Amino acid sequence: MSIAPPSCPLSLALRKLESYGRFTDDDRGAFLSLPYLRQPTKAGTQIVLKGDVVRSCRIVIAGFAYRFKMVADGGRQIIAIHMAGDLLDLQHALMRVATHNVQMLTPGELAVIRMEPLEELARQRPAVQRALWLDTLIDGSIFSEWIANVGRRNARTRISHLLCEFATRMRAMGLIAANSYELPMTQEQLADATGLTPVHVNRVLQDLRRSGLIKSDRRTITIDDWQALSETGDFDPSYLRMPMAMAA
Amino acid sequence: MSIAPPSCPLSLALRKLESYGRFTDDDRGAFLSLPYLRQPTKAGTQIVLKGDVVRSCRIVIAGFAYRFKMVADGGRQIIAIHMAGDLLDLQHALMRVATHNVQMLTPGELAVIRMEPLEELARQRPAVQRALWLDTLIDGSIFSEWIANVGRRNARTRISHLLCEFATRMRAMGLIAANSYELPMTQEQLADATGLTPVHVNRVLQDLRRSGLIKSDRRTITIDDWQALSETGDFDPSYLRMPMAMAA
DNA sequence: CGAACTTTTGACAAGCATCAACACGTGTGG
DNA sequence: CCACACGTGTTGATGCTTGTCAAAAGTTCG
Repeated sequence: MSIAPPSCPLSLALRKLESYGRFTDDDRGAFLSLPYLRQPTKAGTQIVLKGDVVRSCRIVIAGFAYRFKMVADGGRQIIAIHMAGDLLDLQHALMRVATHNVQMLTPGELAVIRMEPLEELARQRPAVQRALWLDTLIDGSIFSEWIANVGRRNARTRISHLLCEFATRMRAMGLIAANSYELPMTQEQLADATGLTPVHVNRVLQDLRRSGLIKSDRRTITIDDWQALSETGDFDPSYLRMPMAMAA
Repeated sequence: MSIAPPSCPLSLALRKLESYGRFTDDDRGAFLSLPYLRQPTKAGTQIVLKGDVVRSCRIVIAGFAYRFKMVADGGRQIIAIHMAGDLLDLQHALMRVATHNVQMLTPGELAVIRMEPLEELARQRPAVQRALWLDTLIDGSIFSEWIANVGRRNARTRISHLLCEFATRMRAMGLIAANSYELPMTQEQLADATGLTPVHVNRVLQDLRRSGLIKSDRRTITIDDWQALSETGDFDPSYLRMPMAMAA
């Protein structure tokens, strides 16, 4: 289906982009020929700080990254979590100045791509241009679901929703097969993503385990009852806009 | 500065778009020549329902619109508010199927633009293409700020933040001159935007009045102490990405 | 002028936060 | 190799912010 050798670091991102619309072999080849730098990262590495001037965009090759905002009283709100194949900060690169922070959640590796070649590619290849645009739109769609999640759902629902979203995205990217995955977040980070406190997250997780919805052994989350968890989490994946080809 | 006669319904939107990057006179002319239908609307008119197939995009000519999501227990979360000059659902039109609802907040008027001519225009005019993209990115940037707002700020801060954002956007669009405006929302709608209950919104508003930060007479909000309100609201407008030209 | 909506008020309840301490595992340096 | 520090997870007691319920007062509009 794709001319990308599976070993190419950009092929996961390409697979995602071309799922948004038909790519020609030339489109694929041009994308894979983009010059990039491989940047191995440790857990906690700062990628972008609010206020930074950003002239390049990053694609996650391996590991997990997250974006967050700080509020006045020192609180931290995680606004997005990214996994292998995700474009990290096309937004920032297009708007030049960062409005929030980007950081690695786990050890991993990034591909750093300068914007000039990427924008040139977009100009010459409408399919790529459109795919990049759609990718940022889906990012926005996930944002809007998170507003509803932290704004109008209770703790149990919020956390269940996050676990379902995570599993669904991991499956769509082909990073896991079954409903079991390494959740790369501490309970404190889960709290920062759901607008709760670590203590309350802990209690809710215990409750979800007692109810038989999930098992969790260290960082491994196993969703025992997908039906029940997605109902508890009020989870309707349509906002993720996964094409049929990837939902499988 | 612009060849658009001030009376043209699309000129406000054009002014916003061209603030994101240099437009030629041809770009402006082409944009203003887009075929569109004028659609007068009453308050509460449904524009888009979740699940709708959307093939056109709307620009607010007059009045206010909002977007919202429903959650399982019947709760409603407002995720965005739009005013004259805003593009309403470019996201939906590009992705074909709506993931949330769009509705008029007040009586007003929309311009309905079919996507084919708009996409054709974008293909032929990179400056327009880029401006449209940036517009959706700023939409996403506002989303992310709202996540932090409902996720990590207390009621007083949330409401103050919303009032500041609203005033800032209204001023940027040239819809108001001073720090006084008609807030087109009931307290119930304010509650749905901030993730609170109407009763609590009422109490916080009274408190803000007693503290001398705002005055509110019916729907008119007057910000008496901008400095204090923006501090209370933890408001830093950088996420709105207003170009210098419009911040004035 | 009356109906429907919106704002306001009061009493009370609940969900989640806060604080503090302890348990557990892991890596590190003495 | 052990001791220790550190990050993370867990537990309990308590309290605050915000929600819920219900009703009255004020406002808008046909």
